[in-house]
Amino acid sequence: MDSEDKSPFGYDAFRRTCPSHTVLEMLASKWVYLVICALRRGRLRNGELARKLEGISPKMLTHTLRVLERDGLVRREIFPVIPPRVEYELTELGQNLAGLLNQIRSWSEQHAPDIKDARARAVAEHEGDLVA
Amino acid sequence: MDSEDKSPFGYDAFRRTCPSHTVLEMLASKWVYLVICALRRGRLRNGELARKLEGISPKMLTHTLRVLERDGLVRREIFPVIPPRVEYELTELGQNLAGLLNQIRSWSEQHAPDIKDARARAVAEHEGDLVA
DNA sequence: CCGTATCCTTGGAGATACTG
DNA sequence: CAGTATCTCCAAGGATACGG
Repeated sequence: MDSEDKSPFGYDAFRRTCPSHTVLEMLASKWVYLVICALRRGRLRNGELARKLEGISPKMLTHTLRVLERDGLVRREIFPVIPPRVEYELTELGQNLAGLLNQIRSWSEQHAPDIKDARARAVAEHEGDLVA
Repeated sequence: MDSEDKSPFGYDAFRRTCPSHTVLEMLASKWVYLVICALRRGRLRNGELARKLEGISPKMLTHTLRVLERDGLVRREIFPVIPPRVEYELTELGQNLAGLLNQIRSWSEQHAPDIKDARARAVAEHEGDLVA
């Protein structure tokens, strides 16, 4: 039976045309992960985010924030002062999601050694292939 | 304080060079999500996966499975019969992760309507921009 | 049936410089 | 400070056909 995995909402992320599939697609981005995790504790300014997300380019940061704003996960507030001040915070929906994403981040940190080892083993086996 | 978000493992996914960052990068793929969710209930053959993951190309399916195998999340078993039979199943580590990923999938299905609405609103506002 | 090889297109993503 | 504008590059990812 296939229905064992069906959600009770009539949505099915395995189907290419299902709206939930596009949601999954949007979430499948490391910057989306990190931005949402970064905002979990409260609102942050653009520059604070830029410093926290090591290696993100201004372009990607803005892009990611716009996507999240468009999808109702992040709210943007502009203070009309000089110099400009813009703050970002999670919406209810975003906070709801942040808990889950943070578990994934936490899992990544917990199991990074396991995966590093697995990768090392895979490389070692591959070297075996070469010798053999 | 920045340490509020630090894990007790010494890993920090926000740092570009941290191994956990590369793990997050690997997980940030819709096919990785879906393959792991698909295998959650038990082992599946290549063809079964191909049918379940609507729209995946043979190339991406194989690629995704190889990455997951390399990282110790999926185990591959070959039966030396004709026609060939190959089965995939989650390792312990993979099963551990599958619970979390499935929550994300479930969340995507639950909140797909909310996000669809948010996107519609965003488009509407953008149209307003054009008129104004 | 399982997978690889090939070709090709798109857009993700970095670097940088500039404007309000 | 926040953000846009370009330019560029490369790899993700799709389509397809073939091989073991």
